[in-house]
Order: sequence, then structure tokens, then C-alpha cells
Amino acid sequence: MPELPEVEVTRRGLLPHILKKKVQQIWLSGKKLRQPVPRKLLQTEICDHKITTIDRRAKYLLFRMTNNAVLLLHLGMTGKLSILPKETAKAKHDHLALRLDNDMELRFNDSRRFGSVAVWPGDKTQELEELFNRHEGIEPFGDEFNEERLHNLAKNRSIGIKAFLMNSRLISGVGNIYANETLFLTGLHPEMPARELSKKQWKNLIANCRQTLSLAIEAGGTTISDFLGSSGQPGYFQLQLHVYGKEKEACPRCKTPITKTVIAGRATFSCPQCQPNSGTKRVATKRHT
DNA sequence: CAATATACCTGGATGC
DNA sequence: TGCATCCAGGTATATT
Repeated sequence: MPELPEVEVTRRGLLPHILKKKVQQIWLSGKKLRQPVPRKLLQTEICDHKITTIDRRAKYLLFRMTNNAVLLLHLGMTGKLSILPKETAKAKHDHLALRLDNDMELRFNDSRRFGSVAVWPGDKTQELEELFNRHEGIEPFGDEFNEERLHNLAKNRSIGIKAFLMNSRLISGVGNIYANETLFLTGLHPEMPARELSKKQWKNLIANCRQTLSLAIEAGGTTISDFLGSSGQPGYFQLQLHVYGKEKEACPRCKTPITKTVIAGRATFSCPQCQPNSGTKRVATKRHT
């Protein structure tokens, strides 16, 4: 499900429901997600404390508590958060429920269990910050997402631009859908080596990436199969997609059929006309038989 | 270090 | 209907 826009839509949707609410009780499915869910820390650091705000870093949500502890959630591929009356029956694949002091519950549902739940005690949040700085990339809406920085970051990398964008150690929050869309708008072939982008191309890419992410947030995210916001509403950005999921359909710009390939194991959609693999092209290595 | 493959899981779509 | 196969928005880890 979630790339940066879906996580951000979730964050904004939850905020009014959970601000200043106290967590009264915690329920766990007992199943392990990406990592085991830290039952003890949830009890000691989160239960009986109030939520002061929710921040987002990369695709993580950080629930900050009055005792400075942080509940860190990652939605993985299929994670969903919702606010429901406490008497609502638990759904299949619910894994965490936080009972709030207004008789509502925050529920985390994740069928594939690629999501994660972690707790950082208040005296360790500095370590969390350092961890993010070491492992997570540049925020697309931050000051560091500029053409000098990206041009420099890419200068020794032969990696294709799409894989570059999707590498979360380099850039945060851009997943498969938005990488495809950004490259289409910028007119770049997904396999163009990242180091070959000019500063001007980086500048265009940055603008297109931000524009795509912003529009997607405004539209409530992209609902390809089952993304729902925190009140159960679908996103509508799929109506504005140019190339993602549109194999064989006409390019919205030149009507050439969109092609689908696989790059780094991920479905890649592009227009062969508008995103030419020309000039300094990257030649696919052929496997000998 | 870079690129690719694989693993983690479930469910929906598709084809026989 | 059943069953096998493939595919999916993410990311850490192993392998080449």
C-alpha cells in the first residue's frame, strides 16, 4: 500500500482523533510482524500516557507521547490504521489496538505482516534520530532535496535513476508508483544512470517528484487495491496516474503504448517515446546461455 | 561498493 | 469449484 503520500494521508487523518488522547489499554494479536511486537515496552512506555502528536519520517509514523516515548509504526505493504469504536469486533489481520480515553480504538491491520511496531523510551529518542539519519534518505519535501545535493549524491553511481529514487537509504518515501510517475513527467528513461543526470534534469525531477507527491496527498493517496485512509475512505490519485499500471494503454502525451518491464524486480511502466533510452544509454547485460 | 536475488507473508486475479 | 501460478504499494539481508 503505502508510499509517502499514503503514510502522510494516514497521519493527517489520524491526528484529530488521537491528539491528547490517553492510551488506556493495549491489545495484541500475538503474531509477529516484521519483528516481534514489543509487548512489554508498549505496556511500560505507551500505556497510560497521552499522545502529543504524530510525526512522519520516511514511511514511518512516530506517535510521540507525553513521557517522550515514541511509538514507531511502519505500514509495510498492506498495513492500515483506523479509528473505530472500541466495541467494533476485531478484524482478520488486526495486530494492534490502542484503546483511547474517548472509547475509540486505534487499530493496526496488516495482512501480509510486513509492517512493524517498535517503541522507543523517552530517554532513547536521540538514538532513534541518529538511526534515521544513518539509515534513511533525503526527505522529498526537505531542503536537502535539491539539485546540488542529488547531483553530488549520484555522481559515482551507475545505478539506474529509478532504482536510485527507490533506494530508501538515498531518498525517503518514493516507492514504485511515484518513481514511475516522476520519471514519466521528467521524460527520463528508468535505466538512465543516475550519475548522468544534469543539474537541470535533477531540478526538473525534483519539481515533478514534489508535485506528484503533493497531488497524491491532496487526492487522499492512491488506492490500487486496498489502501484506505484512517476513516476508511479510499484515495483517488489513481485517477491521475499517467503510466503506473497502464501497460499497453496510450501515453497521455504522445499516444505511444506504455510498456511494462522489470527493473530491480519491480514493475516499471514508461513511454518509449517520451522517455527514450538514447544518448548515454545503459545497455542491458545479456546473459549467456 | 554495486547490482541482483531472496526472504518475509497473505490474498486477489488468472488460467486450466 | 478447485488448484496452481503469478503478482502486489516495502525493505533487510545474502549473494554474486
